[in-house]
Amino acid sequence: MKYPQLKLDNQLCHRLYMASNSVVRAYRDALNALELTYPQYVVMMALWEEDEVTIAQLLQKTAIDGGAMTQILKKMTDKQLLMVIKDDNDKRKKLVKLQSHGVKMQFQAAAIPQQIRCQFPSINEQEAMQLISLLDKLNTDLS
Amino acid sequence: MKYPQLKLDNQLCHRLYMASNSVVRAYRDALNALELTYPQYVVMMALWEEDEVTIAQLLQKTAIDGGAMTQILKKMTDKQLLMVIKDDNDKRKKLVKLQSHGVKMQFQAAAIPQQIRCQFPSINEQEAMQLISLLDKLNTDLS
DNA sequence: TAAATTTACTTTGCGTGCAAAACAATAGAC
DNA sequence: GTCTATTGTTTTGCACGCAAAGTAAATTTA
Repeated sequence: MKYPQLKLDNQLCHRLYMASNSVVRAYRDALNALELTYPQYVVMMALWEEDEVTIAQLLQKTAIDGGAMTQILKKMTDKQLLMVIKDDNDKRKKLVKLQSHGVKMQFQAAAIPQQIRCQFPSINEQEAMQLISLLDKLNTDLS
Repeated sequence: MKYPQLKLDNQLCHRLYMASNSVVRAYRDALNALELTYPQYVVMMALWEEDEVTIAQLLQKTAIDGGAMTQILKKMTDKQLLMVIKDDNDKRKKLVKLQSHGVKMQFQAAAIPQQIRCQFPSINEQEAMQLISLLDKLNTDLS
């Protein structure tokens, strides 16, 4: 190997790639019980925090792709989790609003974070915070 | 907000989701120049380290999905980067072998890691190593 | 050695990430 | 007030990630 910088073992990005995929997989069972995919769960979390927001605000908060968001909201509408309604003040905009089914789901979802947390016991609370802080730096640089 | 554990700001997973997507985006220009996608680049790195490996070994090393790998190798074969050949000792297996074009690409790729590294200046070398170490713990727990 | 199991890989169908193009509605420039 | 630029969203086409089913070849079992 002529170039050690090309070794997979030396790639931060490959760790991120694996970690991101692994963590989403770790959510699978918990989210299957709610019939949600991971991005759909992210949308739910965003709306539980702040409801009746525009799609643009939702995109900003979730960092989900715009093109994907249209499809995601369509599926979540079909499942009666939310509604997408026009904004009368600005007809370009649309507002996303939770339906009662979506609001109620919050109670079941409240148990999920702890369930996931148990799956990486090697990382203690301090390390988890360190990890978050480092990832925030990375995200800030790359945004 | 009744459940602080459901706030997006408190989710390690959402940071990972954003970071992984952002980092792959950060590679875009560099990889476009080589006409590679990110997973294809990962396959190249794996093969530059060890050539003529089975698909199973490649899957293990790269952590790419098996179903996706078939398609990825097909596209890389079309681009003359590699060949997929049958293993005569065990006809279930296939060996992946770099073509000369794929071998040569290593020289151009050698500049990429530094190019990417420049895009997150807020993280110093020590922090980058910390990040890698924490992600390794996470990946070990979740594998 | 025939049957059952396992291994290695491929295929399929769906959900999403992403770039680029399309579109409608508003805001700005003049 | 029209023309242009910008904003907010959707659409399209392609590349994965993933689960589950399918296929072929080797291995195990009896």
